[in-house]
Amino acid sequence: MKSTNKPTKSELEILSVLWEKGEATVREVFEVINSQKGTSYTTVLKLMQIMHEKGLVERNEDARAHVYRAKVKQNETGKQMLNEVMDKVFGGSALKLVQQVLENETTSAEEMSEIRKMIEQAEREAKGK
Amino acid sequence: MKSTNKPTKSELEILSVLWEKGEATVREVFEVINSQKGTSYTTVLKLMQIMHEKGLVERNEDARAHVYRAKVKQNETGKQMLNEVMDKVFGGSALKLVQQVLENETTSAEEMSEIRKMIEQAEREAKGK
DNA sequence: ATGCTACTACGAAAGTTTTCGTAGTGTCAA
DNA sequence: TTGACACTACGAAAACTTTCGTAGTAGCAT
Repeated sequence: MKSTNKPTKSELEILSVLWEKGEATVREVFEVINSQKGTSYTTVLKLMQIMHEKGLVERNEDARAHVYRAKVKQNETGKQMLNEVMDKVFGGSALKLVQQVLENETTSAEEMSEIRKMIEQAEREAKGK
Repeated sequence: MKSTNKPTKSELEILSVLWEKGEATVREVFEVINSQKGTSYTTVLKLMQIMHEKGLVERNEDARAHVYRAKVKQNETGKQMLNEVMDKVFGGSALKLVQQVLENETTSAEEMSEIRKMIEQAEREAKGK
């Protein structure tokens, strides 16, 4: 029954680093976060300890500097967050949501073509069933 | 200078109702929120007052029961939130984000086909330039 | 051994968001 | 005109999140 623990904003920043690196010590995470927004080492440490308690991350304590890994999956978290945005902002419509992504200037033509291929693939699979 | 004020979670729930209804009194918003998660009338009222101060909503005070409207745009808010999810969860990749949406069981075949059409359209437009 | 450095643990303040009670007031029916 | 009711305003507590200082300790160079 342990429902998925939703990460806070700061926790998400940390998870983001862990997803990217696979695993990292507090120091390594701190370097990234600090360069992004400036914070103190113990703040990051404390957050990671809290996340450990909550089960968002796991850690290996063999070495003096513990090595952390995300315990929650990137796509699970993403799915949840997207569902929330879809519900609250786009009235439950995946279409509207994707539309908004595509209207974003940051989405390149190349990416769009990749996305189209993916959709065609998905449609073929759906038909196959 | 006044950058877009980011709504909190509760504020977003209220905006969601306002976007859907176009305009509504506190009572009307309360009915929706209360049925979704149970809360007291004055909590919703207070939140809407705060949102008014922040400029997230506007209101018409002619009638005794003020009539509220969202002042922030649905798609502006959505864009911001999606950018955040894209950065923090999908490493900045629109492709991965859309992929996740499509893998969601709640996305129907019909919606997918709509999405594909939209992408083709977008690609044609991009080529035209 | 001594001191220096990098680390964990943790308490508690500060900051933010949410909740709700109480007070005051206009409207309307009896 | 009185009382019941629906509404706004607002203060302040409660809950949650973020920040950081201080204390303690292991490892290592001198």
